Amino acid sequence: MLNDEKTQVSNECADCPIRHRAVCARCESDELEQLEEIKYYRNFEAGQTIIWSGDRMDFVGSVVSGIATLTQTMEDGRTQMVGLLLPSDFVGRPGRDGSPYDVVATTDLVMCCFRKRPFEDMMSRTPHIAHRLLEMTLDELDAAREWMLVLGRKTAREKIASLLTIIARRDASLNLRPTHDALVFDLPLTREAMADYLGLTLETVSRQISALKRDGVIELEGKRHVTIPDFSRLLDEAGDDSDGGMLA
Amino acid sequence: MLNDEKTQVSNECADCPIRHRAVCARCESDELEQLEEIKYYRNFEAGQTIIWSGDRMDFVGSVVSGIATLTQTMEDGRTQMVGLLLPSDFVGRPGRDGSPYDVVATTDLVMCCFRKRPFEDMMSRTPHIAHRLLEMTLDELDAAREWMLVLGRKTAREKIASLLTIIARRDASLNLRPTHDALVFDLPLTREAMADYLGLTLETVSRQISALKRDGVIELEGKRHVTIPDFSRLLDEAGDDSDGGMLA
DNA sequence: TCGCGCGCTTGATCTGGGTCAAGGTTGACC
DNA sequence: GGTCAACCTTGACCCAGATCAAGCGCGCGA
Repeated sequence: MLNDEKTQVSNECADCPIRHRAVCARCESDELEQLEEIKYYRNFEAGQTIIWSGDRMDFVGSVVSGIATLTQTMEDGRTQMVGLLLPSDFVGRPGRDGSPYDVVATTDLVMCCFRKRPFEDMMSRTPHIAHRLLEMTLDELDAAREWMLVLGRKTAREKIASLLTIIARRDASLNLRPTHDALVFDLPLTREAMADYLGLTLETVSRQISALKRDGVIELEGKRHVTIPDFSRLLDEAGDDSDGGMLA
Repeated sequence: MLNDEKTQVSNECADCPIRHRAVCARCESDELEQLEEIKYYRNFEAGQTIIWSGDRMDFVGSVVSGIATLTQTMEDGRTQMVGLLLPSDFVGRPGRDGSPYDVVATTDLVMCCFRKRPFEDMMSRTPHIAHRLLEMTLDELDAAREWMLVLGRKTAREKIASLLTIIARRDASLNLRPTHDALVFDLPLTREAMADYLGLTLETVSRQISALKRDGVIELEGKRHVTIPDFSRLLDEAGDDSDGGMLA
């Protein structure tokens, strides 16, 4: 090929970890060059809205670093977060123009974007990209439905434990950290954002976190730095019946 | 083609209303013949479980008549319905083997099925089928996320009104009934099933339905037959800011 | 170094919806 | 037409979590 170095980089997907790698790994080098051509980066500051509900989206992409949330708001101001985007998560709705909810960067954030039309064209020409997108959408659907159980039937304490479980899992899989040690991570969300995700108030979130700390389920250093001494204990608290592959 | 009559039937899709028609309408006649070959029907009785959570699914398909629900259950018995399948809705997860939740027929039900492996083969060969599946999965994802707002942030009264809104809309679009009249339909769910969908108890569902009746938002004949004299009133009660295209 | 604001914690009180309990309705089957 | 079992309604009471309110602590800019 003309450009071995570039192809190499794309195959490794150093910039777009995980999600795109699964696509790229099966791409021919000319397809990779096409992807490179329509690819660009965008930076957002903490608190900035990436897409407003109803806005036209002219790109798809994935989070490289930082955290974003998908949020729905009622006229009277009640808000519900319907998705949490961590590094490597896909953003966008191939084949659709508008976004049905706000996408907000809750930390400084870098996105790797592809222009939408050319990406859709490529998708219709390359079945394994279309297939990968269906896979990812099914994953999101599963996650959304699991969250419906959390919102509809779990107590405040179980909700907090469920959220910590998700964040811990994502963090561990991203960092490929051995799972037999205590898990350590920083909460990427404020108490208010957690409340919006869990269908609670920020006061209840704060109280339940204090309770989990008092009961030794979690340890807290400052307001954000969390240690989970016993992950299976946390899973019990979350009311989950499976460990999602975290434990041996 | 060899079999004009059969092709004609498939193009009309008399048996598999709506969802498959959108696929079939763009299929070549040889593709339609292939679909016919892997197609079969299954009947279920009210209360029968179609697929148990974790079970292997060897088909995809759609509901022809009757109602099914997607349900998740915790070990202690708390259950949350995460999806409602009305006639024309798709069932199945192309590319995946197991179901993450129970699929239960809540009325007598007929399904139109396609054997899964050959369907997946066809899918990878015919881009417009793959595309249609992505569309449908995105629709389901939108519905799931909208429901997260209902579960997380709406009051019991708003939840009931939201459910009635959805059922009324679906019923009206299926029956192509003029929408300027009062809407009339039968509730396809017991009070308990509604409670499981809404994250409530059946007593609360019953009380809120009585309240909506007392306040003239709905009229009830027997326990199931509902009349909506003023749909926009119901939308207000649901806290929705859009009418989803029901009103002019 | 001070103060100021944002994010967080904690307390006191209130309330929507859950829980427990007692019937009422309807329809299928003998 | 009587019985029985779902399914539904309604009442009384309770409690988890919301609401209202006060204050803490840390980081940042002046």
